[in-house]
Amino acid sequence: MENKTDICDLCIIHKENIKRAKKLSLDDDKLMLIADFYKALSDSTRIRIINALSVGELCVCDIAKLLNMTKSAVSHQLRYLREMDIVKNRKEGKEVFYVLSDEHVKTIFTLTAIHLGECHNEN
Amino acid sequence: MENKTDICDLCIIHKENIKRAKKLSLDDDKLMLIADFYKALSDSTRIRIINALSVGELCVCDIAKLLNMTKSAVSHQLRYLREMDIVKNRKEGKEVFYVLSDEHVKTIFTLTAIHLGECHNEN
DNA sequence: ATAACAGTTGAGCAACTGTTCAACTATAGG
DNA sequence: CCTATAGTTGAACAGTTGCTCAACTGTTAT
Repeated sequence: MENKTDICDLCIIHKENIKRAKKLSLDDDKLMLIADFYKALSDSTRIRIINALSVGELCVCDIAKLLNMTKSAVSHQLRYLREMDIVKNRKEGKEVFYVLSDEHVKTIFTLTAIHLGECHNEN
Repeated sequence: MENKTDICDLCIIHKENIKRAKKLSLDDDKLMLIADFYKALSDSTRIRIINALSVGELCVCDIAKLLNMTKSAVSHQLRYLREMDIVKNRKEGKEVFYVLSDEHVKTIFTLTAIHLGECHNEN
């Protein structure tokens, strides 16, 4: 009997290619983590926030002003980024200052910018 | 006169911080390119495809089998990745083989995996 | 010509996402 | 106490997204 959970069992498959791909693939859990990380960087508002914070600490109002957006919209995205451990915050009186959580976000962001810059011949 | 298009002009702003952020920021066009690139990698299906192709060339059916998805669903995502210049294809008879367009996708992907791996103490 | 298969495509739909809006908390100053 | 400001939050709505389904193209073999 065929495996009912399998899809596309009608076509000719290059079994060695599949075996090789399976062997060298990362497991799905790890891939999900990676996809979720990229998702956090995949929105134009969030990437602008990250870009701004890569320069240094900013409060919510500063970011809102910088992006020309409402504090509410910015706050929602900051929450998302906070829950993804991409940014962290510090309270000072009425104000809340945000920074990038660590260097590795900045590294990946910068590397991508360089790579895409080279790719599109922009600098 | 104040700029009517500005939002959030009521709050106290750290003008030096904003000036510094503006000065060192990438321009919005470039940030959009970066966000769009990340968006292409932000879906679990697409990142699994990229991961599989990072090992080597595969045809649509191989990928569908590997991900246990329909050829149609895979083909839709391959089209997206093709339009983003992340993958390219080669026709051979009835089959269409896909590979990553260039090394820089693989580099960024691998670097992210390593960084996230370190970050979560997994290996 | 016909059939079979690999792959693509567009419409449709359910699920998700980002912003707005209004209400809320919390801190500072009078 | 009251008021003003910085920021957060949840509901709601519009726009987007990913998969399914059915129909389609193009190639190979009979």
